[in-house]
Amino acid sequence: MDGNSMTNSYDVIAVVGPTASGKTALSVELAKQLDGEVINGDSTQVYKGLDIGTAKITTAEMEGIPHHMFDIKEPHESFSVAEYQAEVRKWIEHIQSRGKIPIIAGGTGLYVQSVLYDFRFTEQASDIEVRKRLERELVERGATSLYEKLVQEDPAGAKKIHPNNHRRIVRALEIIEVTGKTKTAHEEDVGQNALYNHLLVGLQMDRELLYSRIDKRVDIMMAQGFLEEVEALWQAGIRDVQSVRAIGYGELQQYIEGKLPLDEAIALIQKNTRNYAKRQMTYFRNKLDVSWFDAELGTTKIVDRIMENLKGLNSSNIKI
RNA sequence: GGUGGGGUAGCGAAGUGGCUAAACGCGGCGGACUGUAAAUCCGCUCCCUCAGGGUUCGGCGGUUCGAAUCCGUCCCCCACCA
Repeated sequence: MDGNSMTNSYDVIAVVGPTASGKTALSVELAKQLDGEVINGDSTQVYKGLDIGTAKITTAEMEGIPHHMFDIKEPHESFSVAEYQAEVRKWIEHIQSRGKIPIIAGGTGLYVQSVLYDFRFTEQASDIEVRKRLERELVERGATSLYEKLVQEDPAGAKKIHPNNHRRIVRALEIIEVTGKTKTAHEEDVGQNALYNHLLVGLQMDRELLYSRIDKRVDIMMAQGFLEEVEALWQAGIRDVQSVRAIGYGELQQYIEGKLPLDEAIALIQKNTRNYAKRQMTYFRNKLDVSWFDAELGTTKIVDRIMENLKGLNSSNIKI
């Protein structure tokens, strides 16, 4: 993992930030300046057919820069961090072998983190059938019973999971059942070390401004045909699956099913997106070592600053 | 002008003498997070704070040991009548 050129000393650059903060534009501009290629860092943009609602970059906006990890899944398929990590690591190698710099851009903190750090997922650590059975048990026997089982088998792990967090309980039990080891054991000694010499660029923005941008962007999505997009998926039978659990799709499906007036559905999408942006910020702030830049500066200025820093400094000392 | 209904924390809305700083919902804020992560979950939200303390329920004045809750008066809103 040595620095690969004299103009920069990073092997990988990542751009994170809450939705609607301008990651897409920045990543393209950075790619142009650094001779890079963009890798999607967003869990929902891997899906074909979910374009408007996920604010996916358009071909025109790519400006000829190669983009990877977009549209790699059908809307009915499931997807996971593990798969993401494995694919992206391959792309990073490819891109680097061509002498280019990989730029991961996206808002899914865990995904980006899992690539940049030594998160270890193993093939055998997941079994959909087992998970389904556990989920059934959860409904039949109640969460408390499953939680108690977890307390028995992995006390340390159980302590970190709230009894109300059913999804986590199920997953923890799934790991034990499938691998014979606890989640705690699996995570020992991994996750803290950076795998690449990377620069994590974060876009930051005044909360109120961010919220108003989110609200506006949802309106724009509607004008661009978001409803038609959701309708098409709904017609195709894409309901109640992972892809369509992205914000906006469920709300609009409810409208389509006559359960929610359109204006209320839109307001809900805006609110859910605002809440999501807040959760993203929490993750970036507390889980990732981000060099923050003021999004209000605009793409050009931010790129200039990053370039300056890349020329001047030789490692991760970038400050705002 | 008259009659009736109403004014409760950012909003909506309970509460109708002590157990009430005040249910609940929404909104907001903070946090957790290793194979569903745009998911899932937790906490806080009158003010100052560690314990604890200080001000509240349109305004003012009463009754009472004690009032958001009772009385008087004033202000504002809504409905209907004139």
